[in-house]
Amino acid sequence: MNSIYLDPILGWYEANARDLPWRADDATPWGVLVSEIMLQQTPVARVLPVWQTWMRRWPAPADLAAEPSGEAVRAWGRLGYPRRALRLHGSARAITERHGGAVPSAHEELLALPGIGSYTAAAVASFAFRQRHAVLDTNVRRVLARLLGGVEYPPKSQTRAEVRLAESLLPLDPPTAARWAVAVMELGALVCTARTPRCADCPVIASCAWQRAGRPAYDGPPRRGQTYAGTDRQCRGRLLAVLRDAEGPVEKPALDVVWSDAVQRERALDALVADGLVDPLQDGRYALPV
DNA sequence: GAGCCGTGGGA
DNA sequence: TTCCCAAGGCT
Repeated sequence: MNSIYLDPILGWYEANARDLPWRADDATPWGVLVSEIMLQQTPVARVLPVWQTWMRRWPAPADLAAEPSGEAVRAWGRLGYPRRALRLHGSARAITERHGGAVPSAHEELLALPGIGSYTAAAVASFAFRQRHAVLDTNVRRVLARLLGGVEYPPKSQTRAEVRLAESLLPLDPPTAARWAVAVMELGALVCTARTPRCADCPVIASCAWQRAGRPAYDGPPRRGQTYAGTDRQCRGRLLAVLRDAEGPVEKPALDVVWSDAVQRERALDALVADGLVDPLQDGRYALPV
């Protein structure tokens, strides 16, 4: 399927793909998995140095599994959404215990790991194991919305129609399908971008429905909203940063000083404890989890 | 299914 | 400066 897009996009990828370490020939499935978790909602440039340090320290799942979860949270640094660090640590332990220390290749087994949803399972199965899966992330959804749908942006939540469309475009040969998946994603990341698409550099501009329609602006409901300043999220970030930057356990006052609203602060701290990101010690101090 | 969960850089 | 958003997942 997919005769008119396949060759141009594969050719474009061949010439323009970024040289990312998790795409190197010597990259392991574990390295791919770690990159996919880190890249969730996080730009490549910020992931790169953390991934390098992480892989040097924990080259295999068993290496991370042997550490306290708090070490994963600390090494996560300021990547954001630190529960991902906890889940990655959980995945390392599950892989070590249930899969003999080897990242599973089956989509269903990947899906069963914490922090791995439909996208990440498909991405790891495709990128690390060269399987044939529809890898539908925000980049791919945007490319397909424009190329075939003729609209600027895809719907807010993923639809079955999008999945079916992505599946219908997959080359039959698994390795080629895997190549196609990463190529479309890269096209979305570098050319068919959200804000200011570089259509002049697009290998399939002649076949683009959005281009043909005159690049109409998105006309649906507002896609965003969500202020950040003053939210529990910001508060949680401040509190966790104190623990991350400390050598060991910290006294309560050290946390109190980073957020003035006591009610919100306590609520956020309780939530961090409930999430397993913070460990309240017997003596009243707080620490990253063991 | 809507809301929540961090962070920082570019337009 | 403000706003948008970057390879999502979970409840």
